[in-house]
Amino acid sequence: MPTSGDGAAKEHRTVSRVTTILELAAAGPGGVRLSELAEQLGAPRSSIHGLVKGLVATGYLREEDGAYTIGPAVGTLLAAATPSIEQAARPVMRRLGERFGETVMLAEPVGDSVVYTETVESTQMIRYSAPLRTRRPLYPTSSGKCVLAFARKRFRDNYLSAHVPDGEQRNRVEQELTEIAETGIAVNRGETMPDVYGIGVPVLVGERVLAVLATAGPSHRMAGRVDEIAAAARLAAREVSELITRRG
Amino acid sequence: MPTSGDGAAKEHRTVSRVTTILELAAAGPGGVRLSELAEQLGAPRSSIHGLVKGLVATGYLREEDGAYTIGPAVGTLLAAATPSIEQAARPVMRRLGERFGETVMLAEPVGDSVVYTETVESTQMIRYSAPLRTRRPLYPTSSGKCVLAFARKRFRDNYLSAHVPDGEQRNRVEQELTEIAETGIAVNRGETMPDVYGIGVPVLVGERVLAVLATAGPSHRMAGRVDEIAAAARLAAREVSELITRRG
DNA sequence: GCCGTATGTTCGTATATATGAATACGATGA
DNA sequence: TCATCGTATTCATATATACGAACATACGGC
Repeated sequence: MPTSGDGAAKEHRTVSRVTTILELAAAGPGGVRLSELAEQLGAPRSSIHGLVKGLVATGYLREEDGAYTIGPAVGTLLAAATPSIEQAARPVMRRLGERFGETVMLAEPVGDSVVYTETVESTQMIRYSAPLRTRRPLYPTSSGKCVLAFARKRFRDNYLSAHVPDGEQRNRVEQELTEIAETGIAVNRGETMPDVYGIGVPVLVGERVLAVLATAGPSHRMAGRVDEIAAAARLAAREVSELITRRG
Repeated sequence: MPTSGDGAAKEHRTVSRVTTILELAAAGPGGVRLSELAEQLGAPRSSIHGLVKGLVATGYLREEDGAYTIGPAVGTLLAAATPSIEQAARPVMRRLGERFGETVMLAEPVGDSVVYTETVESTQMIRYSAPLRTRRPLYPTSSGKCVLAFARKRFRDNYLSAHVPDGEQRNRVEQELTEIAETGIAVNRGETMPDVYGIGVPVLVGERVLAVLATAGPSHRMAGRVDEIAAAARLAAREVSELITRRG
């Protein structure tokens, strides 16, 4: 998998013609006629004829009285454009937050960190207030644990060897991550800040963790219902995943 | 020019592939890889490779880390979609109406009539109140005169022979229409309703009259400034024409 | 009504492009 | 570090498609 940036985006005559046809159809008031398309493209009518008919068949062009205009399919391209994960997650997060009265965050992995890109804060007096758009470590945050647990072996090993002392502790952490990978639930029991619990569940698309849905709050409210919250969060994460994978 | 409705919109393999690629790129969250495109299309990677590169070159696809997403050019298709003539005309009409304190209408030719599709009414006590969306004759309305003056010879002759008595009167009308074609200004001096003046100027796109911008009001306010209003209206009509022809 | 012109459509051939094998490259796991 | 895998890319050849001419059809002016 070459991380190739572009690779000399070569031109392709037919493709260029197709796109130009669409552009001309979009620009021309009341549509464009076949002859005009041919003229603008510097190609014979008969050549454009086939392309245009093909575009009509696929709904990208509409034929109206011999004039061609942009068809309905073009709009669906943008409409079907996958909503950003933040957009998709927001309503789901809100429901989750209201149900348990705790703060819910969406964390996305970036490099050797996670970043909270969206939060729905609890309305309780005592609550976890999330630092939006700042980097947090991959351990021992609940979000980070999720990322590590589902990350590639090499990446995980690299990170752990740099951030967790070798020996007994390392083994415990690796054991924990293995369990997280199995259960799909990561918990931070006051490891970052005493008295703050976090529960992270991955938003999975295929094998990849696109983001983590994390619920956080004071231990006295969280400790007794970790399983309950985790179960609900897993359903919520699954819903987000479906929202961003289903095609429009 | 066959008025053909469609003509058996045949499919075109390459075109279908291009459109499907766009759809897949729009649907897939975070983009689609070349291999997946090839698989979904049931075609070899190498075949899709060329198409994809072509789409990247034209801006319809964006390559990001080996994954393809919808490119910026797609949005411009819809953005560049020509605004309806009503939309384009509305602000121009408003300015014109305010400047002279008279009612301004946009008339579009339909069959043997014109229809007012948009109006900006004067705020004066005495004003011309326009009948929106009803058919008006092509003569002697100022809008209709404009349409006739720029219409094809055959169409014009047909209409006149059906609506204007042969002989002296017919000659005068034809003379009037010729002048209108030269000046680009049609005036209705109380010919439809006594005391109501109308000034029509064509919104031309190429040779065609897409619509007519008509300013109407009571003769005592209009008669003395026909030329002034007509000059301003011509500029306004030209502006509308440019708005709907310029490509985005 | 007739003819001249412009447009869309069809058809057999030339050619650009799709194909599939082979190559190059990066990532992954031991 | 090495071998393995999957992916993107290149290249010579087969083929779908673009070409240009001829045909059909509608429209314009006389």
